[in-house]
Amino acid sequence: MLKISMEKENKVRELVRQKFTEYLTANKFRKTPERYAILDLIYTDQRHFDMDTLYEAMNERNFRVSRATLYNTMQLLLECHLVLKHQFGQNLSFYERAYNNDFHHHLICSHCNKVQEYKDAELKTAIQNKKIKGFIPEHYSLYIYGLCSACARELKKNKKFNKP
Amino acid sequence: MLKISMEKENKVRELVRQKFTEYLTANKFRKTPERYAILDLIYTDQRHFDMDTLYEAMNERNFRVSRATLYNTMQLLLECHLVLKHQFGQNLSFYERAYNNDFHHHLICSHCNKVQEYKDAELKTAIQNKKIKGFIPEHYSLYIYGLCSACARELKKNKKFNKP
DNA sequence: ATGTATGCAAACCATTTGCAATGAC
DNA sequence: GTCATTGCAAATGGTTTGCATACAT
Repeated sequence: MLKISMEKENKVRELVRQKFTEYLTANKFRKTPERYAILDLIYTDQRHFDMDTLYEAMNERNFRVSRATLYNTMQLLLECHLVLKHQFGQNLSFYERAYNNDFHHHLICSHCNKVQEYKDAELKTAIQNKKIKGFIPEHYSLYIYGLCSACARELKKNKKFNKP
Repeated sequence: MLKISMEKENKVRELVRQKFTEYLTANKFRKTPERYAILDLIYTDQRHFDMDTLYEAMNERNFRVSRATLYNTMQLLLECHLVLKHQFGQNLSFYERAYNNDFHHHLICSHCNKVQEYKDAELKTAIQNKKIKGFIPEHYSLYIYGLCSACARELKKNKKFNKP
């Protein structure tokens, strides 16, 4: 079972590497080891991540890259749609794999800022099937803001205490 | 006709002022002239704006406020849902009125970064009617990324030129 | 050999913070 | 009178940039 899922992971990594190569070739960008190492790490360990965690993770893997290279490469990965970028209100950007990553929406708690994934095939289809005049859609992000159960509970409790 | 819409605008301004007052009172925050001036300007001139334009606009209106106050007030307006915040990939935050502002989604061109509003009642209902287990939704943002017509045309043209 | 990509350090810039002065309560 | 709020200026921190070096082509 574990073995099968690892084989699948390897296959995905292989595939995205191919896609990346195509993109680099098509645009006459160089195929540097740094770029592939970053892509590999993202498709091995990191489902959701920010730049800092990625930077640390690269170091731990003994493949040191500069932050400049990280940002440069991320730009390329965004352009060829192998990575998605999110900003949930704070000033920190989050990224996630875009390929073979079960597509999901995001629930953001306006109280504790926690982010959860939210899968809903119905919404997904509804949004993806929209024909929009004068616009060719590539991908989308749906962020739903509200209260997570923990915060809802907490706020309710506090209300009780505050009663006169 | 113009008169009627101006009367409507005044009414909305009146209403949001009331809502803001309720919020400030409920939380024992002070009702400073700066706070109301900022709210007023937003509900007069500014449908979509970033902090810098708002800052300039306040100055032009001869109501000078510091950037610190602007950020502080915006925080309050976000909390009481009179203003919405958006981040479309760049590091600049955009804001818009949340009250009596025909609700819309956003189309973002991944090529020129232009943002257009996109109204779709069907999607709106579909998203708003979702019951989500363990989460109480307050509001949501849907961002659709892709190519605007101008960029689609331009890219097509360039492709032709590049043919061998 | 050529010129793109890298690493480093400095620069950038939106946002946040500390603190003294102001003014809402 | 008290203490939250303001303005100012400095600090913060994620991201970008300039430049010399390394290395993909």
